[in-house]
Amino acid sequence: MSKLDYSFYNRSNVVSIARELLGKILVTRWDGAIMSGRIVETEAYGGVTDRASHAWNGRRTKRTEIMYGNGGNGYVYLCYGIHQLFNVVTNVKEIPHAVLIRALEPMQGVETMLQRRGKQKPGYPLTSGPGNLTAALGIITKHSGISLLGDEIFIMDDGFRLHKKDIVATTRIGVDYAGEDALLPYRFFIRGNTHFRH
DNA sequence: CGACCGATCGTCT
DNA sequence: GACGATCGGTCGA
Repeated sequence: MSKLDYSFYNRSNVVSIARELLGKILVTRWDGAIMSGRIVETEAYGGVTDRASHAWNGRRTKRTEIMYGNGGNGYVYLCYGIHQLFNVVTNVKEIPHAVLIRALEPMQGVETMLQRRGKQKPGYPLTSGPGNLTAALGIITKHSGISLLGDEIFIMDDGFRLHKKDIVATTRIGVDYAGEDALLPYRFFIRGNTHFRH
């Protein structure tokens, strides 16, 4: 059991990182609750050359500035005015790569997740979808820029390993506006897992 | 400044 | 399958 560090986040291939994040455990520790879930769906965003990325063509605003910082930080932004989406910033300073975490399989803190989501029953869709999992864990836009090497939010490797045949790569969700880049196989999920929309 | 749109989701038909 | 919620970013006047 070890916390992922810069040797993981600072690498240059964001697509490999998105694939490797499958099976890792996202942990949050705040508001008196320890919550965790295994990552079962991710998407890679390739920065300035990726039309689907907020950083495409070097776009740089107060919101996206965090992606231009060092890898190993969280990037959280408001989507559709309602949902707060959590990304892992990768690569090094000035290279705005990121991985969107799209679904978790709940582990610790299910009662609190149910409470935060206003639900009665565990399981799908409690932490399915990028907006739902942040709501369950209590991740909000104020967390954008937070270090993933601290004690509040981090990602663990517990030794869980997937066979190549258990990882599926497809096109990303909701990026039709990205032209050819919408066709890139940058979305990854665990074959047969029930904790995401399929 | 105004108009438009989006890395979504739950609900209704 | 369709639609509304709701607000920051972006672009053009």
